[in-house]
Amino acid sequence: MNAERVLDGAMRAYWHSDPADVSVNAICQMAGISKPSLYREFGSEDGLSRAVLDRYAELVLSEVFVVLHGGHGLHQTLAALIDFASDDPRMETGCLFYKMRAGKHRLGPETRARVEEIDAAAQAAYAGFLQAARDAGEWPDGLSVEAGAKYLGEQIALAITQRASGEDKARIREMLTLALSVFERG
Amino acid sequence: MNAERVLDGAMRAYWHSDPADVSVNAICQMAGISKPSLYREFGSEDGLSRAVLDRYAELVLSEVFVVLHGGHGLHQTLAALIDFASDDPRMETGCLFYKMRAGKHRLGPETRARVEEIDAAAQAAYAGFLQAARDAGEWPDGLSVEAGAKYLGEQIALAITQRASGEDKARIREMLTLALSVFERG
DNA sequence: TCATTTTCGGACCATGCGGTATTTTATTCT
DNA sequence: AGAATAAAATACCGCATGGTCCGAAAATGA
Repeated sequence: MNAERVLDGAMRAYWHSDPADVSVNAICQMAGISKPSLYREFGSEDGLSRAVLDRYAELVLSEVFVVLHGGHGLHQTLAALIDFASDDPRMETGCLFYKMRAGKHRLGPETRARVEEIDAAAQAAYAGFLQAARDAGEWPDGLSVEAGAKYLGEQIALAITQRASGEDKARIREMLTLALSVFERG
Repeated sequence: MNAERVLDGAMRAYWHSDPADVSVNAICQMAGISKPSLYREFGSEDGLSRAVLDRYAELVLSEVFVVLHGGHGLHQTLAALIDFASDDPRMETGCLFYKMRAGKHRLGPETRARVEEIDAAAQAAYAGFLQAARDAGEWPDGLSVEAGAKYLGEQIALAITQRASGEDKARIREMLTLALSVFERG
């Protein structure tokens, strides 16, 4: 029955609209399979969405982690994040992870747990990046690494979420650049 | 049948959880009235949520407009906005307007139109406030008033939305203060 | 080729939704 | 008190949801 194909279709659907607005019926219809087939493969809607999130993480989110762990300087890494959030065509309809996080309470337990796991990992990655910048003397004291990491993560989430709502790319870049300028002005 | 009581109950329910997660059945049950009674009063779910939004606007949002039109200086007004977003007890479970805006596509046409109307009014109010600050020489050039207004509005929305998700108040204040510091450092 | 095992899907279930036709209950007027 | 009127609730409709039974089809092995 080709589970991968189903997963990709579900991912696209969840991603393009919103996980809460796509029913298993719709996914089955798009994938051209029957509902029992889907349930045999994934067990439940929660299992499906969890598998989709896993795939999304290794397909898309991994790249962000690569950027954060790249070891390039503060300025260069921030610029790469800004580029990704405000210009990458894959973020044109928003980020599936952020959509799931925003509607966390509507997810099943497995998927929700995975969302929280990824959220924690992302925050840790942001914190590691900022800590390295501080160690290199590129980022002044006055704000804790944790607070900065949370701030950075939320600003990127905001920018990408705005892309999903059709906001102008240039304006998003302008706002995100402004928000992240606090890291570069001592 | 006391329409005001129903409205207040619906507002609380929508506000405390999320408009998309509260059914008309639940509202009727809470208000202790029957479904036909509710439909006679408000016509449809859309009519109900629109009425709720109207009431919320005149009850809560009006205060924000008052702050923005208060004519106090840049610093003082920003401080008031930060206080409101990060400390006002009414924002402890988030802002009903932002919740509706975030789930705009799930609303009926009337309510959605009202949301867009309020959004435009808010943006205009932010822009007016920033324009006044610029005229008074309190805010340097380099960023358009419109972009600044959008940025300001989105930062406040972000802060309040984070309160709804249980984030620590002090941390939210820290982040919002950081975000809005771009207005005060030439 | 026939029997066994494995995979698949049509039809169905219970539940909850927004919304309504109809009946019952109050109220008002004479 | 009794008829006319206004108000409210019971009980239902059609629909979509997540989830499952059970029979049909297909692949496998002898």
